[in-house]
Amino acid sequence: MSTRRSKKEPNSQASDPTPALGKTIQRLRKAYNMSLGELSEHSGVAKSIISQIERNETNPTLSTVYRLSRALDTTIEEVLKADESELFLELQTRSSVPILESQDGLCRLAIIGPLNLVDIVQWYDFQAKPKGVLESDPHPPGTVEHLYILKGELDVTTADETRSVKAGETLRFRGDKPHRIVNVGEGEAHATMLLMLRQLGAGVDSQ
Amino acid sequence: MSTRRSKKEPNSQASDPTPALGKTIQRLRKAYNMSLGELSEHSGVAKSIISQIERNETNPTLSTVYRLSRALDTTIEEVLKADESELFLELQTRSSVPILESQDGLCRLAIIGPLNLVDIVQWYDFQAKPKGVLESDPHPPGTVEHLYILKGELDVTTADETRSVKAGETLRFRGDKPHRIVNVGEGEAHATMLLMLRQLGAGVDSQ
DNA sequence: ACCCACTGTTCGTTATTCCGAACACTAGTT
DNA sequence: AACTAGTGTTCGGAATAACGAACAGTGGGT
Repeated sequence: MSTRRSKKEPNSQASDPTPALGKTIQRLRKAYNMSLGELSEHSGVAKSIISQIERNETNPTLSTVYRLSRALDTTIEEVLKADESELFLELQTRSSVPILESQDGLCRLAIIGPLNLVDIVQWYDFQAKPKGVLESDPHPPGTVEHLYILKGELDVTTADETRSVKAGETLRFRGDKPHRIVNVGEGEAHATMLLMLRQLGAGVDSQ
Repeated sequence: MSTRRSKKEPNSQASDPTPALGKTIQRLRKAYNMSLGELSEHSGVAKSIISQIERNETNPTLSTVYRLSRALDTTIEEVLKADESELFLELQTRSSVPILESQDGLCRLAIIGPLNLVDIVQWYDFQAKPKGVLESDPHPPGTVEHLYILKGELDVTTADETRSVKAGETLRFRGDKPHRIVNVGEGEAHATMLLMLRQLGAGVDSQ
């Protein structure tokens, strides 16, 4: 019956929601030179709990993780994201005009998107000869880039992460950080690229 | 003293870790057309709990959120991030791209667009064998359809008007009436199709 | 109308997180 | 040595999240 979840034993593997959460919390805490006591006081979480969390001996509540994240000057997402990839550093604020052609001249961006929607969605047809590189400065904060590969194989690097995508696959990634697309395949690569700019939440109509 | 944390009363504000988590879970669940029971069975979380989570009446454990996220084909970060309407990096493998077929079996639509934006923009990869016909029922009022031809030649009929488009051209037309796309060329046709749904709130006119 | 299958909700019980205090353990002072 | 001020780790008890079953509502199909 429902083993429920035996957490006490060194379970510690596949089904663990966040295998590295403890390590992450601890790393952040030490990065700020805080002791368990300090963090406890600053976050409102009992230090005993923090200790257990850092050693993955408990399965914390969202509220607990939330209070810890805040005390560590970050967000829940950051803390959890760190589980699956290395931690992101600061936000990049610099924004600039979208690039229409690559510096090396090997990539070509055809602007398909309707001009009257340029603040909401931008849409390109992207073609790159072998070894072609497209460097992009960050787009406005909140922008999400979608890349659907029609032909060939591309490597996309954003921040410190690199993913490889092949024909038929779709890659979505934050466009508000510097990023680079490289044609690593033998032949030409061809993709459809769509930039979705940040949806201002409700209201904020005016323009 | 230690009020501890009175959760029962409609506390409901600033200090709430994730004010929109419930709504987010519910939105995802409904996007997949799942009932509480189904999601419960698929995720291993009691439906009573899911119900409470969706209404922010409880303060779930990480493991619970984790199991729910997995069952909803996403990650913890996504679910939580949705609170702040952010996205990060997500790869959709070829095999997981949903594909639709036209009645005559000659046209193929790969749904590329991100599900969480399905109310704003929909994005397809369209392929049609010779003589293939795609009939579309009207989309919501105000919808505009953009068709960029990668290869071949298509005829688009909307209301009583028919236009022909060839590779490299883009056709934009109202999607809120019944319309039909026919591959009139010799070989296969290939296009990228984008549906822009009406922007509620501000008029998009501007310039 | 009835019954069936389904939706989502509420209700006891059990299991576990969380707290605070007590407990080691180390290092620096007197 | 002993005392102090730190560190991080266990230990009951109170608060509560999770479970499963029972409950109320809803729409369909005899």
